[in-house]
Amino acid sequence: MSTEITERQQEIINVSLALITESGIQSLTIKNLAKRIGFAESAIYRHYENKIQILLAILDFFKRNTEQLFSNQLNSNENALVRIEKLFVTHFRKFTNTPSLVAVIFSEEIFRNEKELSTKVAEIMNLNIASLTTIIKDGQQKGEIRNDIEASHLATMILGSLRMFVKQWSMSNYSFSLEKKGNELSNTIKTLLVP
Amino acid sequence: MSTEITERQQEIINVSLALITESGIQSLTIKNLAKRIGFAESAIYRHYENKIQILLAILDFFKRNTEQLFSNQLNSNENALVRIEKLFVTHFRKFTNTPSLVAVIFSEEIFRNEKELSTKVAEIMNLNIASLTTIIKDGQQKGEIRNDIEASHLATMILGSLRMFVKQWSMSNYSFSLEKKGNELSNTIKTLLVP
DNA sequence: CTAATGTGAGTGAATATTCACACGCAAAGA
DNA sequence: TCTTTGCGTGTGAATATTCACTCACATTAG
Repeated sequence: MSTEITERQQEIINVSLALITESGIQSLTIKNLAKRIGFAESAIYRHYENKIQILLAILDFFKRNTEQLFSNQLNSNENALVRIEKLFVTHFRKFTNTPSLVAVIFSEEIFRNEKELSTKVAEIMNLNIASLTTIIKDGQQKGEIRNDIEASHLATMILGSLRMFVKQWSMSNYSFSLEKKGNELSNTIKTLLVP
Repeated sequence: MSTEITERQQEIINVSLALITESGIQSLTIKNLAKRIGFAESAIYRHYENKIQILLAILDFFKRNTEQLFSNQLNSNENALVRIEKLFVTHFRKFTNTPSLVAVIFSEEIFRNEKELSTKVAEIMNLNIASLTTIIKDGQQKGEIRNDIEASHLATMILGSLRMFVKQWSMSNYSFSLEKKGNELSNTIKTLLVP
């Protein structure tokens, strides 16, 4: 009931993501959106009630994308270290192929004003941390991950490392291969986690 | 020549920080600023050429604050693990006492449009990572930090962890003691780094 | 007197949103 | 089959609001 989305709505989201990718979330205005689609500005409101609904749809897109990466590993029964490695690899691949997601991550401050938006951001992040914590705890029980450290701390560290690395990538104007150098970081983290 | 700042300019920065703390960087407008000071809007321009200069001054404030925390540890000759621990502790104390710094951290996307601003943000972050990397390398040479991991990766991880933790704090509406719970995280990281 | 500081009114550009209206298509009624 | 009705979609103009910024003038401090 929530995923029913018309073609036009999808187009609006796609163009929104393109705008965000090109010049940041600040450039996502109704005017730019309409111009890019080849629309009158007013036509947008035939498809979304207001701009907040568009932003919520964007966050939904983000949520669906990252959530899937986590739940894929959550429902696997490989070695926890491998699952965490795959978490990194799939994230880096996703960010490489869909750079708009990177802009969305770091736009959270803009969502702070609207309660509905900031709630959604918090929700996504808490969910991801919870998934990661579950994976880690599981690995600790099976002796695949060192046991002398609280799982929630590890989750904070791992997610924080991932984000910081992506931040460095975006700050360098995407001047290196996220997937390749990310692999090295992923190995480093594996080394730290091993018992 | 850059640090000469008048009383009024300092007041403008202080009020800016207060506004940012209360309702995010979005609420930092000339109108709000003037109202809070008890000013006409036009009076602002007697003290700052334009809004970008105000934002630059805010970033400068941020830079001075964090830079000092890093360089304090850079110039110490304690055990590297202790230096890193102190880095955490001093950061958490600073953020607790000056919450506006937290809002500034996560406002980077807003600075993306203006080149001068985004450059400054990148500059600050690169400097901090460089300082941290130096501390880690030093510790590795002295055998205080495990040697099987690249120092720059560790720096990314440590800074990423710190930021993610502060993010969780701010997302929880500052509902826990950053200093107290941060101590635990800091210990976790020490455990990971020890050879 | 002079320079610094403050004022109030005003500007243009940008913002999201609303409104009356128009067009074309598809179903329903005669 | 022709006509009517309604719906989905798009338009262009207008809305109110907010934004950073300017300018001629007034006040004040040294």
